[in-house]
Amino acid sequence: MNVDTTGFETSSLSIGTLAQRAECKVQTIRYYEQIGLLPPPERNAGNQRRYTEDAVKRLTFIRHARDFGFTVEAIRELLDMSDQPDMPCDHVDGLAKRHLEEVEARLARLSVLRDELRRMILLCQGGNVGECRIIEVLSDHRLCRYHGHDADGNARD
Amino acid sequence: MNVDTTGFETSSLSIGTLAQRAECKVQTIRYYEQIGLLPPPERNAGNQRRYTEDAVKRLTFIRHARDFGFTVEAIRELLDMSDQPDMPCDHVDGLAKRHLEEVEARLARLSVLRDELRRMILLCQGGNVGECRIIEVLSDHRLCRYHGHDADGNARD
DNA sequence: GATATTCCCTACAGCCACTAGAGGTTCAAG
DNA sequence: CTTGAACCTCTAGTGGCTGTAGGGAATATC
Repeated sequence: MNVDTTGFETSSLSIGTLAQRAECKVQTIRYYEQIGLLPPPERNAGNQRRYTEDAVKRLTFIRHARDFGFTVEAIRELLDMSDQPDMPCDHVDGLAKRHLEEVEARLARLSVLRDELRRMILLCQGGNVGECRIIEVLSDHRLCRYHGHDADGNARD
Repeated sequence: MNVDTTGFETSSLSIGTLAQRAECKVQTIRYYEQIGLLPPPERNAGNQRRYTEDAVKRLTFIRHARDFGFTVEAIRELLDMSDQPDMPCDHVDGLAKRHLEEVEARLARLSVLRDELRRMILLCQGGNVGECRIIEVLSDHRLCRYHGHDADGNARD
């Protein structure tokens, strides 16, 4: 942190400091630069990245939006929009609402999945694999209520 | 489909037929063979894969287990175990229970996320991006209750 | 027998959002 | 001047597929 005697904040942060400030890994910052979420910063004489406070803000925004589950593409849009404060915020609202719907859909699918798993586990009375009802449920189409057709339970949920 | 006159089922299925029977894409079958979930089948004179009914069973099992959200590695174990019907089924049960716990954890995180998203959306009263509370919440650390540290809402949830 | 359509083959690139590692350079403290 | 942490670039890997290119094979129809 370097505040010079004129009171003018030159404030050039290393990538490690930025990472700490925005609770983010160093590699992730370089990745965001690579995909164009963060603008390439100035470099010092030794070719190391030097960031301003603006970068802290931008990265914090990105990390929060990621925590909220927004995709990188959605964040790109949100950033574009927040750079134009005079636009109506319908689109921001729309993005958020669509995201909420997706989260709700995932929740619904996951809770059906949870119920089916519970049911399956209750069936298992111990014993040998040969009589195991869990294996049986997984083998037999007819015993299986849950069909996560457009949900695979891993990637999207 | 070839059932000969003796009533003996020679039953050699093409990859496409197997795909239909197990509700699975052709590429996915080849992928499962590649990663060793399905054994390499016989080939006909023209180098095309020919499957037996056993393959239908195995693939159906795999697809159901995937629908239940088990990972490929877990399925590998389940398959190994179902090949040994005399083993006690504790391990099967354990796998299922651990999976259930993961699903429940994801559900819990997702529902916190849903609540936060709802709260955020309610704050937005229309108007311009400049006053948009959604952007504001995402920008400002202090307005943000949800911190999905080991959950990013996309990949793992 | 020719043709058209559909199936099948291999091999490889791409998806998402990072993460990890190799192998080298620069910086700050003592 | 030396040490060691932090930095640099580049590449490959994660999971679970999906899609495509550029062919060969099987089958139905004429």
